[in-house]
Amino acid sequence: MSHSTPKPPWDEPLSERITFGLSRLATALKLKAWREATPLQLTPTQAEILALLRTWPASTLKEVAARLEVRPATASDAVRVLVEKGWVTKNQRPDDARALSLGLSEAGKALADRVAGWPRFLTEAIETLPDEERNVLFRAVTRLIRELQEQRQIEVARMCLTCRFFQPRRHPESAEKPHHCGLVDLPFGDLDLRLDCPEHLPAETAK
Amino acid sequence: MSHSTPKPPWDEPLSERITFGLSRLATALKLKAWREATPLQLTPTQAEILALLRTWPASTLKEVAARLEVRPATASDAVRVLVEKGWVTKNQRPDDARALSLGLSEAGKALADRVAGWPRFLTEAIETLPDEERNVLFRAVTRLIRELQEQRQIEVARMCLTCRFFQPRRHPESAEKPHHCGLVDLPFGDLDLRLDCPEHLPAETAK
DNA sequence: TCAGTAGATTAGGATTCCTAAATGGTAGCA
DNA sequence: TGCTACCATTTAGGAATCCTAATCTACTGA
Repeated sequence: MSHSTPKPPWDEPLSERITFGLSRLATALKLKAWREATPLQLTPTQAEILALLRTWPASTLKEVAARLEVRPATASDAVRVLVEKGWVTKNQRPDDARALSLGLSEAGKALADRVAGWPRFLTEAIETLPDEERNVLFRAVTRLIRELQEQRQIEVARMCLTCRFFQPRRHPESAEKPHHCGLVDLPFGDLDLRLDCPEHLPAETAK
Repeated sequence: MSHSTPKPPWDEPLSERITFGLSRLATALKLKAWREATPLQLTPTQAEILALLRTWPASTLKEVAARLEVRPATASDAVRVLVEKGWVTKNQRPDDARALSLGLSEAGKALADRVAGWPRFLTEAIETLPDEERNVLFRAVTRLIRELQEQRQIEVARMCLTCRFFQPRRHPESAEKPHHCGLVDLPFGDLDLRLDCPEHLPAETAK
């Protein structure tokens, strides 16, 4: 290799350029959230709460705040408004009189259905990617989230990788579906991994 | 294929799960921006402006607002504070007395340097990915941004793919560096693509 | 039982967003 | 030149998002 091709004069590492790109996507998501929420008389935070309660009914306020990465005070305020508007119900937990059990009213459910599909524009863009690229993108995103979770940079995600029912590589003979979910007792593959499974139970904790 | 392996009982399409994952990363970025900005007496928006002016000095207010995806009024307010604090300079454009030419003061430059490396936590997580996966991630993010740009879902990015100096596949014989940058007159490859090149000139527009 | 801890709320303040309107400069055109 | 339409920026006012700190009530463990 006596004459290697010269390098372009810019030197941003690839990882930094990826971070930059992801930041741009984050900005787009934020903007979209505002633009779409306003016509429905919602704020982005309120919309997020509706979508969250759709998957996770009976959440406490603390859980909601954690998932949204805001302070309980902020979440409390947003929930108050949602209750006033009649979309969210607020009950006491049977097992802990301090804690709330939040849920959706009938009207709230309908609204949550609309709101849940929101970042549709991004989903559609992802669908234009070549299959193989999309698959790798999913794997990469999954790994990133797990990595950030281990570094305590992100709220714990209820993903297969950290679930007690998850049995990785139990079927090494299958290239397609090497893993196994002990809850539904079925084999599945990397591309079936869930990032937010309602049945998730942490691997370590007993209680 | 008489007995295919049964499917797991969940059915979220892959694209939706990727969107979900990217949304989580966006939330993490937002949170980090708050946490890191506060100790420096900055707000996330102000920090973003500093980082932007570092790469793009002499920006107008309108350009800043567009990149941040906020209204000019919002940007105007943030800039006012930065000028008051002595980090940003505000001059009139020589070619248009209506427009501003924003820049960094000496103190502002130092601060911008610190601020620019911020989403370090994400960059570090990306660096833990296997090489091949990271490469594909970059390609996918690049494609997504371009797709969103074409759909007018995102502010125009000054990326190679839309630059007049960009000559795709000019060197088809090279697997490594098939493209060519007409400005620096050097070949380069997919992994060298820039998402925010200061020399960028749009392909179509004349002047 | 009682101190310490935990979940939720409230109060107060700075910031972020928005829309709408005002100000002053530019540019095209008769 | 003068007129008009447009453009960049700023200001004003209001709602929502964030924060911290303090408070209240309920659980928990020694």
